[in-house]
Amino acid sequence: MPGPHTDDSRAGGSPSRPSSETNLLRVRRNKLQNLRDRGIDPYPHACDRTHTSAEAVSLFESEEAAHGEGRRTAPVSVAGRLVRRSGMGKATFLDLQDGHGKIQALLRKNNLPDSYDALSDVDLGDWLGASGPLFRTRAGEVTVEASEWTVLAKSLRSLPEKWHGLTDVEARYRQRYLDLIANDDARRVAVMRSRLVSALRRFMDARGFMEVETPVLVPVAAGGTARPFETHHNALNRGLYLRIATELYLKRLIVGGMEKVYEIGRIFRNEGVDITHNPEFTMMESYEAFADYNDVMRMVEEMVSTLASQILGSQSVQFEDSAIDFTPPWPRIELRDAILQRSGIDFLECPDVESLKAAMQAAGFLVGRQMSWGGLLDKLVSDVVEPDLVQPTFLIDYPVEMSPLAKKKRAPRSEAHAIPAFAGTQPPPALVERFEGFIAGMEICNSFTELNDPIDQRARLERQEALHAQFQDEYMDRLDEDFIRAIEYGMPPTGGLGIGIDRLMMLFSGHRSIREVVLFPHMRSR
RNA sequence: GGGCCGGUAGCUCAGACUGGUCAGAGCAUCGGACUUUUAAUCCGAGUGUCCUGGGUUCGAAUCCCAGCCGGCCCA
Repeated sequence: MPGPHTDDSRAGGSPSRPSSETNLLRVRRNKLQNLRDRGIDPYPHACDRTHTSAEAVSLFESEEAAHGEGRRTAPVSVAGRLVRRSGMGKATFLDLQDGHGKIQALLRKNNLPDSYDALSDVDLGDWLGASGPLFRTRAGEVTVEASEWTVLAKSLRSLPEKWHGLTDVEARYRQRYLDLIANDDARRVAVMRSRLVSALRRFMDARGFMEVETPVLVPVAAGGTARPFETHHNALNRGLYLRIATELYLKRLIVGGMEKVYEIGRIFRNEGVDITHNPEFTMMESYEAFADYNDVMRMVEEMVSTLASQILGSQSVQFEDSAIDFTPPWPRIELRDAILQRSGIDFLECPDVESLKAAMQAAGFLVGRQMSWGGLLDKLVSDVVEPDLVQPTFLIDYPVEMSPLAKKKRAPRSEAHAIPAFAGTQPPPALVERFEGFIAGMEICNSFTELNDPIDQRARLERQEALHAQFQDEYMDRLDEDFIRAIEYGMPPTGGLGIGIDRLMMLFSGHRSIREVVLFPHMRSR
């Protein structure tokens, strides 16, 4: 760790002083040896813990409730990292932090005649065990009165400061373990994420979905619009990509007759890193045979509100200045209307790049030269619509141009389902049955009535390949021949969904930055 | 890619505008006192690649230039 501090034989130079860090490390190594000299193993193999901190406290409180105050329980054994020490000569209070909270231990020389002195070789950060009865101190804290204590693991480095914790953002991300030790919020978010994923699984399983795993290493990075990471398989001597979506493999399973499938999977996109984008992130995709996007909208409403109830204990969450209410149903707004209301631009009247660009420029947008029609519309949505959608909202019916995997919008029907209400009127040919869900100005999910016409699908993807050739700055969906072949065997009508787990976590935890909800976010090497 | 802000002891931060007793504080650490503390208290001690590399200057943590890392905003 210390660089090559070669002694430059400078005449009369004072010997180079070790850094403060080196001194701290040396002191702790000395204590480590002292423990060994006392016959204490500083790294024992196991620990006979009987109670977590939380269990110990509730045990004491229930006994106190049953038998009155001032009693001691039968002995318990607790374990944790030493995070506070308050020593008074012949008595010492220790706070031990475990995965469930903290428990205080009182070590008194009277009770520990042989081992008390070894406390001088114990530091903040060490893992310790303590055994003895529980009692309540004068200050009211449930405490283990130790009749025995053990070192479980000696720590050689000093912890962040107890009062301010670790606030340096860079250090918090690069050394997440310190963040977890020092900051309650880091622990809260980590636990919340685990619970969220678990609750999501339960939700999907309860609806009869089957969890599956599909390839991460793929020959074609298809199913989405993103630049992929490239890698190489040595034994096969061929290039491979890391997946940018799970969509096309999950649809293959629908072709195979698996009616309801989902995958909670890591997705990789070789694009910029910013407050809402990490190169790897987690998405749940689900596909349900015989469903359409209306069914999926109902599922998403129910899913998010159920997750909120289970994770937050509420149908609402405070996100920055907004109280967000997840209670279904969420409004469905046609994308066309959403844009029209906010910008005065009707994209149905701007069928080509030139007219849309002209309309946007007239409305004051700065548009780049090399932008496709879909790229322009995407900018319009993210600039004027998305930030405005704070309460849960579905935008529906997207242009086919930017949705090559979605089925065209069906013709409207009459109330009686008998005679077409708009006889002679074709549905807008440019629209597909697609929705995106927005909450707190963030895109949370994306869904289609899936395109299952293999001939149309091939034509759409070939169109994307052509657009990619024309607008080289933009990544388009790639044509995956093996996928086309699969749906040529027949894919039933299907409703599909992709929902961002990281975005949901940001929403539920109240964080604007994806780096706060990913345990080990991508960082530049230093 | 552009703009703004930041990087000083293990941690949290002063010091920078106005270059020179500016290498500082608190916590942690070290020595001592203390058998119910809660950011324990009391007495005493020191800690350092001031992000890196250049430059200006008699003199740079401080001013200038370039770079690295991070945060926020914009593209």
